[in-house]
Amino acid sequence: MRVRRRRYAPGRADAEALSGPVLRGRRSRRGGAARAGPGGRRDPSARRPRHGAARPRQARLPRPRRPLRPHPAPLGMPAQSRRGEPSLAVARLELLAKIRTPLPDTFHGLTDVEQRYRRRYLDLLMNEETRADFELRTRVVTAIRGYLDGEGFLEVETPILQPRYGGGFAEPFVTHYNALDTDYYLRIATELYLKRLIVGGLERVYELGKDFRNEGTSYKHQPEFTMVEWYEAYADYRDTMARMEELVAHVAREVLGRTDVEYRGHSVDLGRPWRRLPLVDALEEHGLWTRDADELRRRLGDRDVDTSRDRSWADLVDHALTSFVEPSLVEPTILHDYPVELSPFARATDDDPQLVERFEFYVGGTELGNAFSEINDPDEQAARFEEQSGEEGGEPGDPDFVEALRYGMPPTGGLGLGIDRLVMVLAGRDTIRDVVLFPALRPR
RNA sequence: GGGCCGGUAGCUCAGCUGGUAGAGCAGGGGACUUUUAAUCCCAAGGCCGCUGGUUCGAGUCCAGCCCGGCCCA
Repeated sequence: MRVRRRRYAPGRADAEALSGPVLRGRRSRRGGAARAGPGGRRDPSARRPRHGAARPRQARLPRPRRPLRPHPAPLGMPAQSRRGEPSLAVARLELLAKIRTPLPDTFHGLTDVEQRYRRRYLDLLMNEETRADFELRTRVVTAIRGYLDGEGFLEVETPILQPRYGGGFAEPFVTHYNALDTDYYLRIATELYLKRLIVGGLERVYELGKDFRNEGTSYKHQPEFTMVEWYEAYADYRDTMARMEELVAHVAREVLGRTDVEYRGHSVDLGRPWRRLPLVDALEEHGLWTRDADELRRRLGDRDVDTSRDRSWADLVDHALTSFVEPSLVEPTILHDYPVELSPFARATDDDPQLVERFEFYVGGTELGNAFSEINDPDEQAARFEEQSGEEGGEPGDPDFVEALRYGMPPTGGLGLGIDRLVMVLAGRDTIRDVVLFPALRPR
């Protein structure tokens, strides 16, 4: 747990003139009061007057045009305290908002995790690290857009409310469209709509937004989370690997100025190239590669894994992956060439119809995303839906999407990247709740 | 779903083997004019997560439930 200390060092003059919670709570923000005063000790530049403070002229501090912002609006002359601190001789003070509940302890801050999540506004107000994390998050999103826009991708918006959900293995949230008296689903992925756009000739598209999956939370799961998916015509999964590496390195440099980060106790370098590891080899390293479901179940059982809920060989492989392979993928790693049974949309490899051109990428034991050379053969796609729609939580299939493919989709490389998890890595936070402003909690 | 830990003032926390709730900070009033969380005085502030039980008496013991964290599944 992070215990934060914030020390307030209000300059005398303005502390007296503006004493009270409004100023204290806000003084280290970008507001003029913080600049005119000595500000927080963490900002050495704040000890110097920013500009023109020596010249006696009427200074206007955060004077709002409308008296709505929660700042006091002091009006006065630049001044110096006896000790030489730049300050403000306040002539007039206007109260713009009431504080009816005292702010948290300025020394200990707000440390109770539940309170930090439920009342994020107080967390942001009291804990500079929190504010820094969310500023970083925003810069990550901006950098991702910057990279993709610069590469000629078109940002689009596709339906969140869908009559038929698809694009992955997940349980959807169900809602109801009253006008149509029909159940709708909150999307679990943007995949199928974005590929329709590839059919439509938008040859580089991406969407950055929320997906919804009806599952529990964990340090890396939230029921609503932010994902960027992009699709690129005339690319395959090798091209997509390279682009992913480029994007992640670009974002890291853009927001941190470097590619080496500390994450979950590991030092990792997000610079390219990432390690590439065939999935079969990864499983073999752990003695867990076999096509025989019973045999795999036995081997997992030997390692004290409860496989009672795994119904198929694919489930067992997935279980083996998450239990043994994933945690070992500390260095940035691209795990590639997946069994066809796990992959409803990925094109088969040229030399093995049982394996598909798909990769997932990992940092510090956490999966950041998933990508493949997309199936563009409508018959193959239909067959894949047919094979995989039976299972619970399986891909339900989408005839309209198959129909779209019948008009011809160029060979396409597609990728989905979990923004929340990337931010976790870049911010060095161990839990997704620390990078989501209002994480899902049970109602109080 | 299971195990462990926690929920007491706005915040951070005390409260031992049951005896009727405390501190620091914040906030209010006053004094002081002393920068580096920390001057002094005064007053105020509590469904001790909820419900039930044991007991003369429960913040404390017991049961169930709610909320959160960590670990496991």
